[in-house]
Amino acid sequence: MSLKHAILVMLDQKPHSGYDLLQQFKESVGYFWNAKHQQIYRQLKILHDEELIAFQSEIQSGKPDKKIYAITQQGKDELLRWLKEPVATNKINDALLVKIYGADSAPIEDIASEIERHIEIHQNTLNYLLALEKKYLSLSSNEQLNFRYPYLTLRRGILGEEAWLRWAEEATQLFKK
Amino acid sequence: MSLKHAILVMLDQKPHSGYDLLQQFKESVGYFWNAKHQQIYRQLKILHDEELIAFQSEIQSGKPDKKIYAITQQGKDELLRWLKEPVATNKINDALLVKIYGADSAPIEDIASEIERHIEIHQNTLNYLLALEKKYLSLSSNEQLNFRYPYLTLRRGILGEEAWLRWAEEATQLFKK
DNA sequence: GATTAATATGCAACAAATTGCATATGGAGT
DNA sequence: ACTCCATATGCAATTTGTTGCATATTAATC
Repeated sequence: MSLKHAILVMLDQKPHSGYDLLQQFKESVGYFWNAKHQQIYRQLKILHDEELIAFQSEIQSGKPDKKIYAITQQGKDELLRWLKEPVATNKINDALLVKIYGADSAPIEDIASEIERHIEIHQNTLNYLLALEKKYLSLSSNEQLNFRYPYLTLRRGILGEEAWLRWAEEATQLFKK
Repeated sequence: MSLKHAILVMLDQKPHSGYDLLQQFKESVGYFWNAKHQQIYRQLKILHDEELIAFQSEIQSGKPDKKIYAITQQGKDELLRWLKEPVATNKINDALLVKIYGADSAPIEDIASEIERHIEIHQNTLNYLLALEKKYLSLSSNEQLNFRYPYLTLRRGILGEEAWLRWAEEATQLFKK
């Protein structure tokens, strides 16, 4: 759907290789977009065929060659078109909540330990995001201005994870009884 | 992946037709699972072929016939197996955040009005979920006990939407300037 | 009388995402 | 020497999800 546009947004900021994009999806922007490397490379090929992006091969000593992709004017046009268009709200499909909804049908300990496991993951994510926030807050106010929109998405991540963990407290309360 | 198991969970509570399931996905459990009718009917066919569910046709005066699906013993076994197995945390792909991340590239008013639009949708969702909560809280404590797990998923929805709206306040602050 | 909404189900084509496999190099650790 | 990890890219098959189309009835609205 809009992996295409997620990539265009990234490339509009600065050129990236497929591997770079993968790292971004795994690290900084992973809170709001995720994709596997196979999907990224395939999409890059499609975007290149559509002439929305272009690349230059970068020969690296040691490591394999990198293809550095940059957005073209046509790509910028397409991005602008998409940015102006309304997007649908997020479709939520949360398997953990499916499990909890059906918790009557399973041993309670299994569900409880599953929640424990997820709490740990979410706590780690939150810590990571808070560290990113700290880094942002230590920037000069001029630099902060440059990153205000990415920072806003980071805030979404932080508020989202905090809310998740508050919910998890309610959940563990229920499963303790 | 687990539309299959979402359906099994629902059918384990009580028999449903495909149309019933669709309504559930659109209404009560829509906060954590969504599917289109075509996908549901196809999955029901697959589950029936796998003998995880069985159905009885119900002749209705006026309306077309209904196929009422119920879970089989094999289905229950499969559900239990899945419930015991760890599930991956949610993959998040949020197009609105992609837009905001790339907000530098678009007219600020377009992004701002898009956020306004989403606020309205999330506010409506929250109101709907709060109404469901009110209904739950008016039940006798005995009935509440029966619905404690579905209620926990409802709490997730409420806390999630509240957090989203708090974030949106930060967002509108930023876009006002 | 004609249209629209709600109920009820489904096929077919297409798009998107996942899983499995495959290749290649260099550096670090055992 | 051997293995593992990070870097770097990609094809093919399968599964999952979306979009378009199709059908049939009743009740309500215009």
